[in-house]
Amino acid sequence: MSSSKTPAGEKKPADRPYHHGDLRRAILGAALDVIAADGPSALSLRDLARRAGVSHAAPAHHFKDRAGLLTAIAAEGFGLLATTLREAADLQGAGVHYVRFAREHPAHFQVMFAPGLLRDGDLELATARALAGDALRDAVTAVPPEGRGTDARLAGVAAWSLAHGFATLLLSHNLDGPVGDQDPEEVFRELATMLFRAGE
Amino acid sequence: MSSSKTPAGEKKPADRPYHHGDLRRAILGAALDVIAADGPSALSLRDLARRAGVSHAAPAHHFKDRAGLLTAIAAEGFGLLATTLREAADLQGAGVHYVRFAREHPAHFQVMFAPGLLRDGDLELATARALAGDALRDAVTAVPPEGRGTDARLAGVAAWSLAHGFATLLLSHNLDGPVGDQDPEEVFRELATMLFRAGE
DNA sequence: GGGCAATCTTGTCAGTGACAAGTTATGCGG
DNA sequence: CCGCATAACTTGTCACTGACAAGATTGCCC
Repeated sequence: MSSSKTPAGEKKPADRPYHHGDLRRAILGAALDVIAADGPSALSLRDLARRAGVSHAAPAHHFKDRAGLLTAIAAEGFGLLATTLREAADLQGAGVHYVRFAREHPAHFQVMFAPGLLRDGDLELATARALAGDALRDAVTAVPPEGRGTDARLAGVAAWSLAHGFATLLLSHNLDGPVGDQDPEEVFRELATMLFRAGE
Repeated sequence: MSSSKTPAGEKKPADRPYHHGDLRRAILGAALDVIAADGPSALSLRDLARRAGVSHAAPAHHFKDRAGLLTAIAAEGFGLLATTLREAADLQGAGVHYVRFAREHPAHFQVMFAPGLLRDGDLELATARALAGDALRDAVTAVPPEGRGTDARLAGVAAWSLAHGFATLLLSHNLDGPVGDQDPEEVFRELATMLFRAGE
């Protein structure tokens, strides 16, 4: 209200150094908070700008538009997922890591599999996605095909579907009943053991 | 602007009978089209109103707000899913029906599992959801526990995760590569056979 | 220290969701 | 057949949002 621009005890404009320093990271962080709390649809570029203490048009300079921001988040997510999957010892471990990733990075996970919000043609996204795909493929083919003679392609789809479905239902609170207060990753491990080693 | 209300050669207001007849159904149908094409985020109440040829505030009378519309769609979806699951012969059949449902009603399916867009407290939604849950539970417990001694709860989560993951990845075009031009339902059937009958 | 590009700001416009208040049709009791 | 309560729809408005354009500020490199 007061039009005085004295830099004394003002709130906003005084100590803001015009160049934020790492606005891109700040926006990303705020966006992840919002998405984890209320989903991607609750995300507003102007709100993120307010949280970062910058003007309403600042985010556009780093992400172009809404889809650009979400695409960047998705790409980051696929990169993180690829790293996580590489750390797994075997196929079952990869599944557990997949579920853990979804729980530890719910915002990333949601955005990664939300087509229509992403800029499909984005190069960075495609690269990261391919990286994660390779990691998953390697985890599948690394398992010796002793127990089961079926092709790796089908087994890969099965493993991915199982882990992805479990993670998705978990995040959407559809497993609150069946899983209860147990550790979801442990439940998934049992479940994978049951299915993939049924005959053994 | 022109105050003449002559019903002669006008465009909009002439043949519109003020009461649409079944506006609720018309809005729902248009919404399903839009969602199937561009996802729930591309949905605009005003656009739906335009498509139905009514004023921009008309939809609110039937659905209160955006969340109300999406909640109605989700409830309808769970009802349809319950019906579909009841028609399956066995657990594997239920899985196949689950995947088929996702393919035949992609808009419903997307909205049903999009938390944050739905009005969680809604009674109609909760009822329909419970109905579908019962149908799925019945499908799981109906299978004779001969082949596998593990509890039905775990098997239920496994079956649901597998079907849901497969359907989700399918709709998000993440299986375009592995599945190729094969019939997705047939692929899922093979996949389920492989996992659930591995030891047999 | 001078210019240049990246970064951020201000200003603006059309589109949207939500709400309030008015208008028109429908159906029901008398 | 009439009146009236109510459902169905309209018009008008407000705050908010995303996108864009043009200008201001700053760090940086030669």
